[in-house]
Amino acid sequence: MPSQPATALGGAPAQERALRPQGRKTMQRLLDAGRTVFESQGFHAARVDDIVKTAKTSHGTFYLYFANKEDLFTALAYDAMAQMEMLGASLGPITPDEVGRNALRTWVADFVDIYAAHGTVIRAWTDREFASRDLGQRAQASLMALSGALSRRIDEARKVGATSAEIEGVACLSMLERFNYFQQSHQIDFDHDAAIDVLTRAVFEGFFMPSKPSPAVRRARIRRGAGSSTPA
Amino acid sequence: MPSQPATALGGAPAQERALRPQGRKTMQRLLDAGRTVFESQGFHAARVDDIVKTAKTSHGTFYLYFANKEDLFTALAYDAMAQMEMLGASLGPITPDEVGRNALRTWVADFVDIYAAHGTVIRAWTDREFASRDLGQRAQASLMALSGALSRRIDEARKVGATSAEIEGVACLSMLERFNYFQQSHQIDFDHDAAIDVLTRAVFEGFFMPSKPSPAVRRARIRRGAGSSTPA
Amino acid sequence: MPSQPATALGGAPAQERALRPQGRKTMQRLLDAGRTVFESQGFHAARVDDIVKTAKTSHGTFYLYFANKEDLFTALAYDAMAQMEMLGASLGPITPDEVGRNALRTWVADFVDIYAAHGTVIRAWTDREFASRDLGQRAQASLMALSGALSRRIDEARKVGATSAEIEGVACLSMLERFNYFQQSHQIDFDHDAAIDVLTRAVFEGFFMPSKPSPAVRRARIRRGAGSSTPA
Amino acid sequence: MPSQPATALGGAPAQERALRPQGRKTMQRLLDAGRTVFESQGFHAARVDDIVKTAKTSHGTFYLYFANKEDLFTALAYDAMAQMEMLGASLGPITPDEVGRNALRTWVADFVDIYAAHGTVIRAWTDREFASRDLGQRAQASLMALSGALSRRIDEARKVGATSAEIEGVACLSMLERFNYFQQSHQIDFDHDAAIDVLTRAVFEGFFMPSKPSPAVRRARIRRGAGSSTPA
DNA sequence: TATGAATGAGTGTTCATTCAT
DNA sequence: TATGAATGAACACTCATTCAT
Repeated sequence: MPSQPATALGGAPAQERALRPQGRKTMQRLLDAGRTVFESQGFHAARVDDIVKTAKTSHGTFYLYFANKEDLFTALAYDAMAQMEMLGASLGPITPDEVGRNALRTWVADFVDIYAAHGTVIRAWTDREFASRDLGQRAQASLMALSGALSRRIDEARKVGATSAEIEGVACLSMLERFNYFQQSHQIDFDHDAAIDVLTRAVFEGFFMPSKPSPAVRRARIRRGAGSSTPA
Repeated sequence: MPSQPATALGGAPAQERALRPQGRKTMQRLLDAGRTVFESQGFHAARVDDIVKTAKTSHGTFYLYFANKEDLFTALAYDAMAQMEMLGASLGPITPDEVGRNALRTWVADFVDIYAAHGTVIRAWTDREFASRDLGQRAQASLMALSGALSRRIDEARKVGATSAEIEGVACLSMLERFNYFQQSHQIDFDHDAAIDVLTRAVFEGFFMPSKPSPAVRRARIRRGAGSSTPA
Repeated sequence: MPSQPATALGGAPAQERALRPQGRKTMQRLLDAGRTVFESQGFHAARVDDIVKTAKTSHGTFYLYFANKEDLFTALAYDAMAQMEMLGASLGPITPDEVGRNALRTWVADFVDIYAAHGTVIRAWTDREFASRDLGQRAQASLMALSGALSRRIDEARKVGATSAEIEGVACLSMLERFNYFQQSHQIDFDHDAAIDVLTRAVFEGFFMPSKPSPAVRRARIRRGAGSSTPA
Repeated sequence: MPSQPATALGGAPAQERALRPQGRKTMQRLLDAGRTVFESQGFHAARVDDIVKTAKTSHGTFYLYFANKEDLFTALAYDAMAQMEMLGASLGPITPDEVGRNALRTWVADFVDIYAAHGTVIRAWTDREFASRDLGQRAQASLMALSGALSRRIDEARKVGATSAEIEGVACLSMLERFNYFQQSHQIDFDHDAAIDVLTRAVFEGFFMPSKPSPAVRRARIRRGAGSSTPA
């Protein structure tokens, strides 16, 4: 469940033409430059001029491959969405034991990797600005695919019912997304593995384990020889 | 732990002058208009022209009270920050029992209310764009104050050590912030109370309760008459 | 039936605002500048920059009063159309005698004056480029209003039937329009009065007088004491 | 007196080289494509890209045969000019009788045919834009050749004097040119033969017949047994 | 001879900010 | 204190023309 961007699809103008090796290379340079520039400036502040300079090419060439700035962004975004959806599909059942915890940790680590590669784009597409446009719609669908995958596994593990599971899926995804955003934007700077450990634990305990009775309650139950519990 | 923007500080130009009642009123109209417009358009897409029209005043007047667009935004932001910091201060100890859970629920509900009132601003100030500027610095400080408060209470409850607690505080805040963002931007639309229940549960179980042994382990322990937990 | 532009209406953005005297003046400067520049460069070659410099104002100001280059052009065009339509309305019956000929001459002279004032715009709006747009539609309507007026008077004078009259109206207008265009574009340079005389004569003899029998025929007829004739 | 572009001269780059059959074919494809595209878009709106696509060839190839867009246009224009000049030469004396009228009708029909084939080009070259350049000069010369031919025949028929004849020639040509333009640009859509009839009549009566006395005058003259006419 | 790719000067337009009244 | 008008730097995008293969 790895990460490298691999397969950005390219913008509308380019799709209409057959690309020769040279063209393909230029387009890739532009995509890479776009990623770099969007990363450091954000979508708005990014100037086509910056992208073009980074890609060591010209303005005209840019518009040979992409209809406009948003088109390049969209190309990068679709890549990220594909990764997101694959990530969702790759989430297996999380059992409430060490096996489940380990599986979850691996999955969380994948999330962190993908976010490292596509975070810029992911952050931007949730902007109010894109909400109306096609991109925003598809982006949301991608996110919902991911939270949906989480919801299903949560419900599987704890039988909380569809509605509750849905909310929990979003809450879980929220934590993962935002934490990585803070990390990536260097507003915080935690150790990579420690962060994964914490996230894993929080997700595991917060979403995949049945609710624990509070200690006092537990003590009483043990005395009586009781089992487990599941409140809302 | 409510919300109304009690104390907007006003832009530089205004601060240098003593405001008479009429001026005060105009300024308030501009602040309100700013909130409205930033809310519906976001900081970038918001035009000074929109704000001015909404406030039923003129461009010239705008710059009588605020040094520039960002200055008005900053005024709104400082309001939100104050609320955030107060919210942090209001978080008491969360004990691992029903009392703690209820206290937490109340606090989460406060968070939701404050986010409803200041979300737009909160969302925007985490933008990469502001990172460098003064506003960004202070905004981050506010956020860290909040996550710091969480960290302290988490460490208090589970003794996980400073570093781990810090990470957990951020993770917890991430979940709260992003979930509310999704909710507010209408990308999702869950029932208000159900959402608070879920968030409370996730925070409580995920951060304030000691780790549970997985069922199998637990059974063994119970037989032996064993006690506590296994942190990350 | 005179000419001076008098009343250009101004573009969309300006119509939405109440204009104070100063604004009104600036707008008029822009309209005048537009006329001047379109005159010497044509619509395409005309640069907004040229107009703005001619009007001694700034780019920003231009877009305060007009949505874009075409909008300014349209404002000028509507003025010209109004003149055209008024000219059409002012064409009285042309009797096949000296009275009619004199009335026609006056009218032709009016046409020449109006063309001198609005020719640039008139020329441009028949461009294929505008055909599709709203402007083109309205422009054509104006032209047709004028040729329609001619048609009616022609039919009145010679009873040629609606279809034929319609064609003749267009033919007549064609001659007037194009002749003046050549004159104005300095591709030719004839004496003003001589030109009016020729045009008047051609229109009068070509469209408003009953067909003459050729001399040979006429001689025969006179001998027999005959009257007039009307072939196709 | 028909039309096909017999002798397109070819652009500068091509003129310097001897063209082999394949090259000749490619060049013809480009000329045809140019005509088509200029026809539907006009000179300005026509994109080299459109021409190239229509000709199913490439940008590079275009500039192998033509120095630039105007060069291709010029090639087409010279063709049209040749036709115009031939048309002028083909205008025989127009006698003020049925014979003359019939000869004129044939000639007008030729004009209509030629305009149908070359109208786009003819329209464009009168644009202010070309006025200065070489093309504009030569185009005007062509037009003047045609109007000159008309002038001579008019003077021949009515002895109006050189100056007046010159003006009349231009007026006559104006009518023919513009009427056909309106027709071709689909701003009007008259029956082909009816249009030719009307044009013929207008030209014949308006330019080639001696002025008719108005009915009243005529009646008086006939009584006295009088003869001819009274020019402007 | 042919082609797809590259170029970059040129243009229309926006909008935060300043000015004059 | 208020306002409409003015400004111009900044930016996205186009397209005729040239280049490398």
